[in-house]
Amino acid sequence: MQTPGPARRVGGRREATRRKLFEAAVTLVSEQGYGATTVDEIAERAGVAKGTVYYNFGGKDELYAALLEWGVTRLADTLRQAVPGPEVEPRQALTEVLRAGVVFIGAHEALARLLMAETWRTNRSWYTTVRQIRTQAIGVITEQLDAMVERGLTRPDLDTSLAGSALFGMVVTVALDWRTLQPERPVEEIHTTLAHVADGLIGSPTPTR
Amino acid sequence: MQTPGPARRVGGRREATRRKLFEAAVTLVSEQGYGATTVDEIAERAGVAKGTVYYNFGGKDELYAALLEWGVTRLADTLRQAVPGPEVEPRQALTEVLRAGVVFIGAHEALARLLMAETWRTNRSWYTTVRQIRTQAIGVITEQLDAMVERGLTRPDLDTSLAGSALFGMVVTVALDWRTLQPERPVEEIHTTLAHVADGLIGSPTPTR
DNA sequence: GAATTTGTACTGACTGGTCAGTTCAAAAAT
DNA sequence: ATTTTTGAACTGACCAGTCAGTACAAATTC
Repeated sequence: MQTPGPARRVGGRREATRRKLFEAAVTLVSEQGYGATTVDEIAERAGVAKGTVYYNFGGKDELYAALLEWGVTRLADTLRQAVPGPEVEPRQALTEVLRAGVVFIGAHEALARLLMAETWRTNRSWYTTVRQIRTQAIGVITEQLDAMVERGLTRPDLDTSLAGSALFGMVVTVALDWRTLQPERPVEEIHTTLAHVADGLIGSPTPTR
Repeated sequence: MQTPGPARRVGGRREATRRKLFEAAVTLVSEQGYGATTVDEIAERAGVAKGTVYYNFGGKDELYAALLEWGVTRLADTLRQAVPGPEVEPRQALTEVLRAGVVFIGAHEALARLLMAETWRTNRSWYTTVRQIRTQAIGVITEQLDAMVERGLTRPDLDTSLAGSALFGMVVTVALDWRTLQPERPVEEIHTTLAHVADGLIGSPTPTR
């Protein structure tokens, strides 16, 4: 037990197996729910023996927790990478981030469904993890809003944190409604409508009423 | 003696039992999820024998489907009732509807959590029902947006249906984040931020031509 | 007006199937 | 040589659904 060395190669066999399991689980759980999805199903869909699940993760719960963490981290990373440099004006930057959100959900529909379903169950063991990383994702949006407030591009009394959460919820809801009800529509149309709503927010630095 | 007493036909024993079961189920399921909640638990919390569940509903699935329908219908009704008469300008009317949404969620937190978590599971038997009534709720918002477009209060090319879905998602997300993370804040603050975002949308009748 | 029937609502012990988790020897990959 | 995966059999807890029986009130009969 002196040599740990499992993480030698990036993309080793073990890593590949884990990813296969994640991908299998994410689809099945998003369709059926966690409780209704059996370990046997997941293993079969991943083309892997049941024992492998227990070798790689401790059990069903651990697999699921790891999956959630993997998923939400990917979302947060994607959003972070979508933030353009400081040369781009904040209004445009926010639009880019929202677009990245829509695109991500379009490409990882099952994962998005699952995250939405899991965010609101406050007393599952993995709840804290999901919540934390979700906060990171929202944080990316909030930062853009803060930058806007700073430059007087929107009303100065805006609760950017709450507004960030609002925009996040908006993106996810719209994107999933799109995938569910009219998947044939091009992403661009979805994003345009979203931008209209967001633009509205930005376009009113008037402390009316 | 035309039944003035407590034993009036309508609102009889059966109805009371059903409501007790709904109330028990909504809490349990919102906390643990559908799969993790057992019929025994629900019956116990409702102070009723297990058999009663099967007598009143066909089984677990049917109880749950009925619960969802009951819940979403109440939400849609509440929103509909919040629409003021035609003498109120559409901008104000929309604000009222959004406020009603926030208040409803504040008062029926468990139900809201459950609706959010369960709406995205496309191949459960109850999916279609939930979707339909959810569409009704969103429809109330969309109608206000339509009225605004009609009167030139917002950009004429707005996809009101999609924007309605966006606002709906926004309301639910913000309201639940509020209940979860800072429940001590007064409703008014939440609603104000929400109104800012929505006002932004309305306040930009951008002439795109 | 007492006895009997009918219908509705509910009860809770019981059952049969399901599934997470275990085990382990052997094979394959690194 | 070590790590990782396989495959299949096994166990035991758990739980959805069942069903014979209770309770009781209203209607019906005598």
